[in-house]
Amino acid sequence: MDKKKYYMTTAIAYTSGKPHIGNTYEIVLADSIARYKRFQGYDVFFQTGTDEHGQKIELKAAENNVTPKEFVDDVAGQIRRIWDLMNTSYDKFIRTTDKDHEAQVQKIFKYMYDKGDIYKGYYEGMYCTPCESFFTESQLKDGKCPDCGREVQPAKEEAYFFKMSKYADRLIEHINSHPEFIQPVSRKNEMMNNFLLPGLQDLCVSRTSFKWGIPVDFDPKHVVYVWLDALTNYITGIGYECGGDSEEQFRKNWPADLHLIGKDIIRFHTIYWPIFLMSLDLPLPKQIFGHPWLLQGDGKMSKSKGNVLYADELADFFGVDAVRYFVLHEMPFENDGVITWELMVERLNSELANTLGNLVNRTISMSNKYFGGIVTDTKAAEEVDADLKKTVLDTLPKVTEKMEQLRVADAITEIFNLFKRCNKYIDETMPWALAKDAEKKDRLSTVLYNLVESISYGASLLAPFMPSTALKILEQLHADSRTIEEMNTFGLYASGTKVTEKPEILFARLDSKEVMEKVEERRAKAAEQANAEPVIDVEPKDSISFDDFCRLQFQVGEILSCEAVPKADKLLCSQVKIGSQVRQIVSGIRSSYTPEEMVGKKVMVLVNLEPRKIRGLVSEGMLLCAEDEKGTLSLLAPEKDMPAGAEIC
RNA sequence: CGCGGGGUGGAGCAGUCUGGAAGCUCGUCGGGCUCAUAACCCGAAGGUCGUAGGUUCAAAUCCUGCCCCCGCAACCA
Repeated sequence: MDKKKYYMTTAIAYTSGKPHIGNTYEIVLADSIARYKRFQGYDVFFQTGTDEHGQKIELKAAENNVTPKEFVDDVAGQIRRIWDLMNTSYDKFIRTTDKDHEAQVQKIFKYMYDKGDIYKGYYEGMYCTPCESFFTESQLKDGKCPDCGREVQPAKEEAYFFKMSKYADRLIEHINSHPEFIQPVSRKNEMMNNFLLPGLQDLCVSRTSFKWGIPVDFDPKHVVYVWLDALTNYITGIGYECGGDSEEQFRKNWPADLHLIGKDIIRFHTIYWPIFLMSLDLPLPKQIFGHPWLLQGDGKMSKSKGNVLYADELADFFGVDAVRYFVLHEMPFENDGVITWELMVERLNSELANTLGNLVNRTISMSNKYFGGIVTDTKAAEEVDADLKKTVLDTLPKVTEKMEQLRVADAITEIFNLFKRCNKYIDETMPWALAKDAEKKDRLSTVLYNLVESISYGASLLAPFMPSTALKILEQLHADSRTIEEMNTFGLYASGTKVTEKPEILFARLDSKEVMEKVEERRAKAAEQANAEPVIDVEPKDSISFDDFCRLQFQVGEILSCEAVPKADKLLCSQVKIGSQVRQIVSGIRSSYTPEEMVGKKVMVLVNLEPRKIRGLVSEGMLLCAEDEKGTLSLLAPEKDMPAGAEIC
């Protein structure tokens, strides 16, 4: 009998930096699904990888003085290391810089071009030559370049476009007739209402503004748009051959059964990707699941805040399986989840240490104490056993049902309900009381057997989510891992088996305060390193003549009043006394100054700057500030008290 | 009116699509137990489900207005 195939993918990770716990969540989630599907008997192919092209990477590499290829090699290595650390069982790790991928993308581009789905056109807009950037009319500021303020010229740039509209109706039809296509369903309406129903615009699928990408082979000054490049990994990774004979692996696995992605890129996967596939005459993936995000407690993770959590750091403190448990169990299905050190400790203590670890420990201890470790089914059943057995045997269908809906967190809850039921069973049967009565020895033996049996069953089910913990438990019990077919029966633990003599602590309880202290220590060290060299290098500009310098007029200005600009969260509008006149100046310094503390300050002002409208307010000059690497601003003020208007030269 | 997400006992969430007894985990308090990792088991307190209206026999759930929080975008001469 042939096993049913199951092809699933994660999004490929963008190689702009080390992945944080939020990125890691996706691969762990995917891994648990892959493992569960294998457990169910599917022939799973699980692909992940890295997305390595694009302007951002080109820039990052330049910043670090390495070639883009060197840069992505390093980051891709880091990503793969973390994926491996988290014990994820992917079958293929594709990189978009893989030669065979690049070759296929070029063929695909050509194929679409020859078919007429991609055409050469012009990207029209207003062009600012010094900035080398295009802008639409609406982006312009007073008809000038929003970046540098200089004149712009209407210009056209050659570009390739994909005829999205050609396939839009087919896609709408597909989405409507396949309600399972976009998950969770709430995302479906979002896509329909915002993008599909208003009409799809043709998508620009090439770029000439940077080089780090896959060149269009018949027109090499263009590189292929990163999304066309990235999305196709799902077919090139399994041996798709554009316009030729694809490999056996592709013929077997395509269409994909599941693309697991973050909710932020649903649009690319539910609109562009299906349309690209239609163009290639390939069937569409069966399901796309946009999972929510894992957020750090005090706001979204960002490197500048220094609050980024990394999987390897968390694993250092808590162990890989605890981290897996946390991200899998704490993530809600539709809304974003939260992770903090404190929550992590709480979960570890209450569920992993108390409920699970302690259960295994006390069960093994009692077996050793009362029967020298030998667990025997003496069949001395009593009424209370029935409910335990029912709970155990009901767990598999419940977990399977949750997994069908990709509700991994709920599936784990079901497994832990089994373990909780075991703890309750111990209280109900009170083995320590039975032990005092020689006549109840058989009953005692049965109770312990039931416990060991239940735990073996639960541990086997836990394996997809916490593989090494499951293994540890089974080893300590000297039990075999159950297959799914064996989970319809209670009592498969071999009667007469001896459990380990010394139970190993599975999860040690941690003290939240101690953990936080250690975390603070680490943070402080990291901060120290970051601050060890408080030198800031900036991009050198061309030198200017003394005459150039003389054209700039600086004076001391006194802030008479200041208020925040409505509907702009970075702007302050100040009335500044300069000599006998008062000027209005708008500055983007709200992150560092409140309006109140501005008043009364005497600061350095560039006064002969052309007036400009910012957020509807005229700004006649510029307050000068120093800025550190964190973006903290400091106004410049004369070192001695000076009258408003004093010239600075 | 830029786009989107959210506001449910002290904390973190489910429940909202498909109205019909407000649920889970942690924490707190009280009790039980002693096999075990100060763990386990039982019980209790605690919420006008952001707010004001509307629809309905019935609203956390549907409709409308408003307030607040969080992302993104914009703004940083």
